[in-house]
Amino acid sequence: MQYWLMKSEPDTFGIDDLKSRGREHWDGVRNYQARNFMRDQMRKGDKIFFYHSACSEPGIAGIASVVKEAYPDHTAQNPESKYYDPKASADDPRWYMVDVKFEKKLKRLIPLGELKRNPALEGMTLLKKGNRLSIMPVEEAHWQAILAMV
DNA sequence: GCCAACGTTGGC
DNA sequence: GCCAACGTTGGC
Repeated sequence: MQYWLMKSEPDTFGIDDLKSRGREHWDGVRNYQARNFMRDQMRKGDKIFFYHSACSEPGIAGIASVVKEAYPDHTAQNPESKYYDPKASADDPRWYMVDVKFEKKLKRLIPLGELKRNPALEGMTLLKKGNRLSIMPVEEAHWQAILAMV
């Protein structure tokens, strides 16, 4: 089993939205590195930190898990969608998504600032300068260290 | 709203 | 294949 971190903007779709929906497809990923992680490495049962980005309180808000492995992101083929990509087609879907399920909300949101100050998290991808990846693997030691901060 | 860092596009 | 221009992300 592998651990992940996925970013989402709470103004659009936050941990409370996932909680009320129970399960959701992770559409709209339009970055090759993030796509490759989903398509090639994400497996059913993998655990995910749900991260709130681009908001007043960035940080880790909860936990989700993978319930369906990668399949074509149909929003790429829908001209009405804001995620529409004219280069995507049924033959070559280009973009993929997984389905995730709500596991739990952390008792408190772990702010980015605290993550940065925790020496146990040194080297974590999320904390690297200029990192803009919306999906990234998390080392087990980092996963555990973050759970210990709750 | 600003801006640094990064990814992508497209001309050459 | 290079690289400038552009668009986006995301913290502050």
